[in-house]
Amino acid sequence: MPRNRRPQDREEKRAEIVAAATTLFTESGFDQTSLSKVASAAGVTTTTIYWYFADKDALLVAVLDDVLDTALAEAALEPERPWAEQVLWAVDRLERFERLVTVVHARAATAEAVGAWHDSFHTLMDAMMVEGYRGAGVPEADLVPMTRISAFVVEGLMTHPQTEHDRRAVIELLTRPR
Amino acid sequence: MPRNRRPQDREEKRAEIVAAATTLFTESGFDQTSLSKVASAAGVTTTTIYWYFADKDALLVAVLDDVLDTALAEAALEPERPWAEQVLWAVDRLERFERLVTVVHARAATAEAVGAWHDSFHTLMDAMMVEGYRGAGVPEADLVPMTRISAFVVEGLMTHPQTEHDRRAVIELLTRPR
DNA sequence: ACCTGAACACCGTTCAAGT
DNA sequence: ACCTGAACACCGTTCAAGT
Repeated sequence: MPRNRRPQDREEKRAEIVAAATTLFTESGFDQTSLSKVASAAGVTTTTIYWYFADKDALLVAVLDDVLDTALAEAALEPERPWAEQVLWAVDRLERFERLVTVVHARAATAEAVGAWHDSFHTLMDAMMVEGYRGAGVPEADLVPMTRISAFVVEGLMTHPQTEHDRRAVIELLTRPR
Repeated sequence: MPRNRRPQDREEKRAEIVAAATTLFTESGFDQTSLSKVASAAGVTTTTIYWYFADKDALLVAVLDDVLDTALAEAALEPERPWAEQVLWAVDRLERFERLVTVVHARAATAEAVGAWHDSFHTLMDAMMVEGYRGAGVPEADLVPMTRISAFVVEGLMTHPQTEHDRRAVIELLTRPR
């Protein structure tokens, strides 16, 4: 028992830091959240964060991983629904992470770790959506561009709040069989 | 002559600062460009910038206005072409401003002036594209969602570099009559 | 009116020192 | 192995002082 208490504590403390950062980055923005704010919200010192994460961008990646894992787990519990409903549900659920989306784009060009996360995120999304579109009867040749357009539209809707009516119209047009 | 020399100088110096900031923000990114770098590139002191602009975000808005004006003037000279060609041309021309796009999204939530610029930019784009789509025979009810999807896709292509082939496929699918 | 140098509060990050 | 306080270089911004 004493053998594995340390690693467990370590995991717990790391998780507390990530949890604090997730809330603050999501609600106040990455740039507007200093590491000292994250530290005091997590009950540690600023320098302690550097024992768990290489730098602020590495902490951001940990937050992104956490949010993505949670979202995927949640999505897995959702019943199968028409494709348009699913997209609408996803946008609804993810809208609050708008600030994470914009900061990923802003820092992807600068911080290698964030860029790598961004790339693999889109690879994953593409793979998941291809299934949905194939099932919906989209011609094989259109699958890749269609998933890309969908990803862009979902990101666009997340980062450009619309009236409920306009949002529905966009998703309906996007998913309408052609 | 002496009466209007001062205002003219003022305009010139302001333009030099904006020009320096445009290059640096575009190539190195907004966050990575300190005001002291802008200042020395423009041959002034950091504090001088504050005589011309309220803060760093106001300078960003001036850069955005400048880039947009130039782009619109350039576009006006282009011959009328098929809609798909026009979108492709626009993405090609604007790709180098990727870092401006991402920083506008990142700061729109924080800096009111940037948020206002972003809103009016999309209003302008919507108005311009509605014309194009109406001319291409898109049904009246689909015009608004269609312009919104197009804006999201253009932004997506600008901020997510693709192979030339994939980019073409996306634009072709987007503009294909339905 | 325009420009500057010095100063301020804050930031991310490092590091020697503790346990 | 883990955590800290003090320090570093830098940042955006302010302001009293110059012309």
